[in-house]
Amino acid sequence: MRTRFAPSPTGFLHIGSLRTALYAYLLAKNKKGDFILRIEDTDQKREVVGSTDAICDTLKKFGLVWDEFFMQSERHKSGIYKKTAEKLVSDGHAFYCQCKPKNAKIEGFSNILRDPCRDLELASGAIKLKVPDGQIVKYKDFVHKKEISWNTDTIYDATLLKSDGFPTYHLAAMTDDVEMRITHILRGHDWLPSTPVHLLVFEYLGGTRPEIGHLTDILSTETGKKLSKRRDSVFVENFIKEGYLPQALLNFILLLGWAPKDNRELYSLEEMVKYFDVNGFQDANPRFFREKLDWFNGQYIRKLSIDSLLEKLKLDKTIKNKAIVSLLQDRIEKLSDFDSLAKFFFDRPKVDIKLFGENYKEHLESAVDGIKNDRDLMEVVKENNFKTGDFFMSLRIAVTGMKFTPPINESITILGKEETITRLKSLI
RNA sequence: GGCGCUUUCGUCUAACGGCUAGGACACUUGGUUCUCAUCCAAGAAAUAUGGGUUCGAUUCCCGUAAGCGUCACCA
Repeated sequence: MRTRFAPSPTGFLHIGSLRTALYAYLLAKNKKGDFILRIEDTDQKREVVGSTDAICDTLKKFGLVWDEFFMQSERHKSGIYKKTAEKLVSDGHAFYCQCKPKNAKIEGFSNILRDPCRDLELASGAIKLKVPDGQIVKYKDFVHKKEISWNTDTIYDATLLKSDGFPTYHLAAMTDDVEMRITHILRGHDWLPSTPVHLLVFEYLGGTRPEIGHLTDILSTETGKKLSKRRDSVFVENFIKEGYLPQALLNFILLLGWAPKDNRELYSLEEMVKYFDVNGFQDANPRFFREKLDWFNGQYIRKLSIDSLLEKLKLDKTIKNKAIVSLLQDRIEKLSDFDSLAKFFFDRPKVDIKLFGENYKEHLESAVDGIKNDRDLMEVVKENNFKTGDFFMSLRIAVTGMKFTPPINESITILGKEETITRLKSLI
């Protein structure tokens, strides 16, 4: 089993691409096979400098390590794609074309499938596929587990080699997949419409054709459309910046488009490898439901040891920090939630007097007295006939400036007697 | 518009053609609790639609509708 993840270096890694990479990785590793990373940088115009490194770094953060690495631009230098295209011409399966390239985005749909140059027998230019007439091309999709077919009368003469000598995806990817002995091509659903072109290319290339599977698209919960860079938050690095743990993100994404029979939900990467199975692939497009991701993240945060949570929060392992973190571990869903909740431990809050209820000064005075004498504050409550909830709320607001906080007695212990009393006195 | 894919609770999904269609998130309620959260318990919530095959259809077949994708010398 050999699979590949083949991104083009046009920016940061997309959440959907991460999922494709994960599935390809799991597919291979479940069978102790190889996972290949291939950078498809054949369009110089679209390339973004640095994105190859960025993609590699991100994959590593998720533990998706590859066994082999290729850059198509490097392979291009050997002339392999040009040679392959020329071979297809001489075999009668492709032809030279000198038409001006068109831009579909501007010109809209085109119903012209056959290229005017296909019978001209030109000797130079771009190279296009000579699609045969009236033929059925088909394959069995290993994700959908069904046969999908097209009549070649609906397929256009796709470009294989551009006039700058670089191959298009249709040529480069198929050539590489054959040459790298890829056994399973796993890619996005957006490739499904161009699959008949690839089927023909594989046929003309000779050799064994890999199995092909098309993953569902991840849809935006809001729009119901494919997740897009413009509308949605899609870059993996942004999720990490927001405070999501890679393990949680990976686990969430695993279950968007794949599910085990027993509906198990929590998986480490090792367990994913162990239990992954092609039968679990879904047919319908899932929606990116952020609340479920938040839940996964909370689960993983709670599983962390105090030390590793401190590390992820970039905090020193002092006794105080450890105490704070253990108080907050159950109360945060994302790492980024920590700062606002823990702020009062480090800085004196600006207290809005309007937050207080009645009798708050009495509460605070008694509290100061109690704390000074190291007394159990519950006793103070009883002695003064305070309402327990009201008393602690006054105390909470005075110490933290907020109504929702970690348990106040523990917080005071961490904060220290002196600091607590200072804060209380300033409000009396 | 052509071509293709898809359709089970709001969301992710489970169910050899056969129990009352199950679980998780979210939601509601209750318990624990000094607030919030965690944790625990309970509840509401779905087979797009019309035919057909069958003793029996969420499951198989056909139609319809809706959704998504794609139609470049981009990947």
